[in-house]
Amino acid sequence: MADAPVATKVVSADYQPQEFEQDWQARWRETKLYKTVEEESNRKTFYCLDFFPYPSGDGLSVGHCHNYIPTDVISRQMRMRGYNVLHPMGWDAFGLPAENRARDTGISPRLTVDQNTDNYRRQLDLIGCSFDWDREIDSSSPEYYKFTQWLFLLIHRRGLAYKSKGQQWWCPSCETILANEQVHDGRCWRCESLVEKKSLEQWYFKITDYADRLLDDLEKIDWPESTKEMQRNWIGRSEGTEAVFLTEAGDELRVFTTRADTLFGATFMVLAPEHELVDKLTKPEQKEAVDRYVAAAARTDDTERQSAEREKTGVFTGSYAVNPVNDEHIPIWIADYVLATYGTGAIMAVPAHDQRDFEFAQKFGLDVRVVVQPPDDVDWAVADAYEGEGTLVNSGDFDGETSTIGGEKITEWLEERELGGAKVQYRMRDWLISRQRYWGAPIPMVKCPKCGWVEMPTPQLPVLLPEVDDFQPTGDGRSPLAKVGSFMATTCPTCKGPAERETDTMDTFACSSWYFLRFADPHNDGLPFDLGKARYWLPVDLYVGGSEHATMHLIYARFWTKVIKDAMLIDFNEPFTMLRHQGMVLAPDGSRMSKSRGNVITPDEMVEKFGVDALRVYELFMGPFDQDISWNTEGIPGARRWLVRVWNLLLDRVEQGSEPLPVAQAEPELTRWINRVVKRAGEDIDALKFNTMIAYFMEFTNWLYKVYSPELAATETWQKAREQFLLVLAPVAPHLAEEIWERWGREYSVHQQEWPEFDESLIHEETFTLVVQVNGRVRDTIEASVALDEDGARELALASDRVQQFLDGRDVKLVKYVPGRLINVVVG
RNA sequence: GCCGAAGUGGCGGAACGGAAGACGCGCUGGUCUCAAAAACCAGUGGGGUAACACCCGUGCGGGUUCGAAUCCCGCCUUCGGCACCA
Repeated sequence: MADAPVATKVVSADYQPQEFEQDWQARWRETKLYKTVEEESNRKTFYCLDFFPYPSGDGLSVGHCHNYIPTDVISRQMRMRGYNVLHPMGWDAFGLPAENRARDTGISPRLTVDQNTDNYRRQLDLIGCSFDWDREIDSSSPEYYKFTQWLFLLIHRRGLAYKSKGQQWWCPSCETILANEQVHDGRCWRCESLVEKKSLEQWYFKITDYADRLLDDLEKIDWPESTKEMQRNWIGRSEGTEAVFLTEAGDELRVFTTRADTLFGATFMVLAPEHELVDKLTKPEQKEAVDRYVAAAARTDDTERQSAEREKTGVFTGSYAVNPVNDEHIPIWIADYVLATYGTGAIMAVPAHDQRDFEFAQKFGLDVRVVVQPPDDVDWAVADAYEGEGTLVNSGDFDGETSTIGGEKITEWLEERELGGAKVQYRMRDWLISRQRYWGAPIPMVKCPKCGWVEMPTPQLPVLLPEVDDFQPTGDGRSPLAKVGSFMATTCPTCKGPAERETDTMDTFACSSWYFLRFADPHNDGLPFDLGKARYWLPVDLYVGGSEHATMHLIYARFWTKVIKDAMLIDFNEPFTMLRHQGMVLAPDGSRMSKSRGNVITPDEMVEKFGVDALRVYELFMGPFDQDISWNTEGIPGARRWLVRVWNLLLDRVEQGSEPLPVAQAEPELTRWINRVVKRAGEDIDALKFNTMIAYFMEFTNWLYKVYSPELAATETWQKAREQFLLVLAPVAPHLAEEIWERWGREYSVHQQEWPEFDESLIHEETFTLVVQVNGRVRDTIEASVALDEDGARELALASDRVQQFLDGRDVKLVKYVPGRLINVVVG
């Protein structure tokens, strides 16, 4: 530019957020600005919930804020839009870290947890979250776990809780049993220790009874497809056939297969080493080898045992079974590639059509018989199993059928002879909920020598967690509660004789399986929640948290909801109508933030340097809400800079823009701008596209800085526009908005104002930039009326010198006109 | 191996099938200043030009279309989940 640039003049820039942010927070607290209004039937409700946090001693990082700030923005905006909003917070306060600390230091987890929750609450307030603290809940308080126990009994009474002995995952570091969902790659989900197997009597919830509903109802909820898919895979519904083989001794051996069409190809059977018939089927001459193998399998680390890469191992029992379809006598083997916990713990092995069976047959020299002929176009030599479909051969009367039809017919054949039939199998196992730990909700059951397991009557709840000084587990696989005589000794509720309490506590995922219901009625003494209040607020409209809970909390909570629905305490099947996952915030180098790495960035330090609103804006602006992203502290000054610009603009500290427009021109453009901004803000918040919303706000700000003039500032259009702009900014930068609102002399509080409306008719412009393409390449742009029709556009385009240059005298073959956008002239 | 998500400037990222790179960071130049910072103004994908023009560009290879970052097919890479589940 030849002329000296005209700088936008700013009178003074004294945006000092640290001077007023804390004061506003105090005032919001004092005036109970975010108090949830009790039920008002005439208002639409909106329940916006964050995942129930475990109050860790490390406090919140800027990563956690990436969850809480967006939900806060939505809650604030929904309040302004007139919704009755429930936006509560509480603590998933039972759990291992506090207890491990107690074990190591002797400090009661109660103290640790209270300190941690105080810190969490302080930090959540610090970043300007608008929680109604009057509804705060703490899952480790007797007032809460009383009802976790109440609901345990409800589940028990409905026949969905049972105690059973079996091989279970044991975390040696946490000294407790874990559920399947809580073991990842053979390691404890919390402490990453390698887990071991331990045989203990454990409490289970029959979540498998709900497998089909958990699967089918996924269709009804607005959740990320990836999460739904993970749950589908986790549930692992598999439709197949059960077939009964009889051993030569007459014992039934049931197997499950998804390939009934290959039944004639079964050349041996395999039992899991833990199968109950192993001993019975083992012939004396095989006993030594079998015993050795079974013992070795029990010792083998399960991660290794379940690795598909590992070479197959196994041993022959000496017994034979009879294939029901062809009366063939086939050997029964034992091998650890068959899992005791899936299906029946036994399989028919079809080496020609199952790679695992094939490998096993190769190693032990067992027969391989082809019963499915691949289609002609498949090039298959018998060096591998053929697992595809085809035409049945060597299958008696079923020869010539396709795999699909043949499989169905074989299943029918079995059914008619009562030798099996269609069967559905699930990968999901029942939920193991007992934990051999102190810091959890005691399982409200009593073991009576006469009556067996007896429920505690609900009037006697809660079963209080006793205070102890010794947090060391017993060492024999029981919780520290087993050492507390006063807790253990009780009377049987049924026969009044002496009895013992259950010493296990519940998995903390039990606590978090119903907390969203408690928020509807957090102080109810007599019931977990009032039915009417639950109906008023639930289900949760928007639920936000990390995707790491896809197959843990998010499946357990759905299960409890369905059980509670079946007990007719609520009238909905799904707790969370809409679920979204915020992206994970990584350290600047792309690694996870963790205290051990020493790379945790806290909101405290960011707020001190840049102010709360700058932190909020940056968190929203840094990238798409649901995408993982590395933290970059360099970016915050940009957010702060923008807030300074907004501050100066809205407080009339700008004198003159760099290219001021005459009022006559600026006013209508300003009207269009502000209406577009309001519209965009609403749309982007609804779509959780906070980053583009902020970007648009910035564009608007930049435009204003350019065209600003004292004359424009004197117009009513400006007065109205700046007010609307402040209102849409309020959820994003609540402190700045409140401060400016007050400096404008308006009545407290900006957060109780209505969300502005936009007028679609004021958004449209009279002209647009017509993009002129020749053969799909942009060659010119022409300002044109929005009313321009195709003929007019064609005329305009052909009149362009630039276009003529590229036409180069060639014939126009085709003209494509997109009204209001572009015209493409195609020449040959 | 299976399932899911994603590959766009130096960086974070925008883009109803219609001007690729909005917005921000960083960088460069300028205004102001004794100076610096801050603030403000301008520029900033690559090649090319004095400046235009023009050419090339959204992981790779094809295809559909007047027109593809966007849709289809086949690959590659990264991340997340599951994995001997019969």
